[in-house]
Amino acid sequence: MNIEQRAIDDKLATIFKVLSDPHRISILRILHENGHEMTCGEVGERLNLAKSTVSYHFKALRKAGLTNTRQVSQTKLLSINETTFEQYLPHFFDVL
Amino acid sequence: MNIEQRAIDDKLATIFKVLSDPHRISILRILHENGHEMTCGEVGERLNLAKSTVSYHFKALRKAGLTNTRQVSQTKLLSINETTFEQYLPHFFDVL
DNA sequence: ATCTTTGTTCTATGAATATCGAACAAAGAG
DNA sequence: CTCTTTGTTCGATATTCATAGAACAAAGAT
Repeated sequence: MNIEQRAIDDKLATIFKVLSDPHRISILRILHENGHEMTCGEVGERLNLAKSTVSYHFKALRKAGLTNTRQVSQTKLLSINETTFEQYLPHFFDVL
Repeated sequence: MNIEQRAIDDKLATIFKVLSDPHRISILRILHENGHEMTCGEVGERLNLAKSTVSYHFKALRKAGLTNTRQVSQTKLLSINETTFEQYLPHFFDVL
């Protein structure tokens, strides 16, 4: 097996690992359904999770390039990173 | 959040969990590129893994419905389960 | 200047995961 | 019947992960 293929498999695996938690899937669905940016707090309330836990998941999603973050004063607005989904997960939201 | 949505998120997360390991991605790519069934041993040799490890990954893939298994005498032939991919992971192999 | 809100980071913990070798099982082959 | 091949299961281990609470930080609001 060659190096490039191995790199692709690693990259995909890391993206799928981020998607392997039900709460993170829920976060993405909520963001998608809402159709606009949401705060960490809003999402946390919907999922009934401690804010530290939500922050942990947000970090994972951001790090994998699945979401964008925009800082507005003391709050942080989350949104879907369409580019990543088009490139690596086409039709993801169709299935959702 | 309603029950059906939660169920979908759980189902998707379990599928993605199976895909969150580079070796399992490689296994699927090898199967797809080969275009026909392969034995546990063939795949294991390509990935340089102990047969117990390969067996472990095969079980995970099978359990998630991502592969089919066909027993022929003492060997076992693996193939992609197209139905599952169409339903939950459309265009997966395009990205690969 | 103090209080409130929003989110991050740290620490601890219990659970799950990937890996291997060894033992085991099933089925042909000699 | 014994040997070989193919794969599964078991036991052990090292690593990673999801979660919560506590402490901290930044930025408004009063």
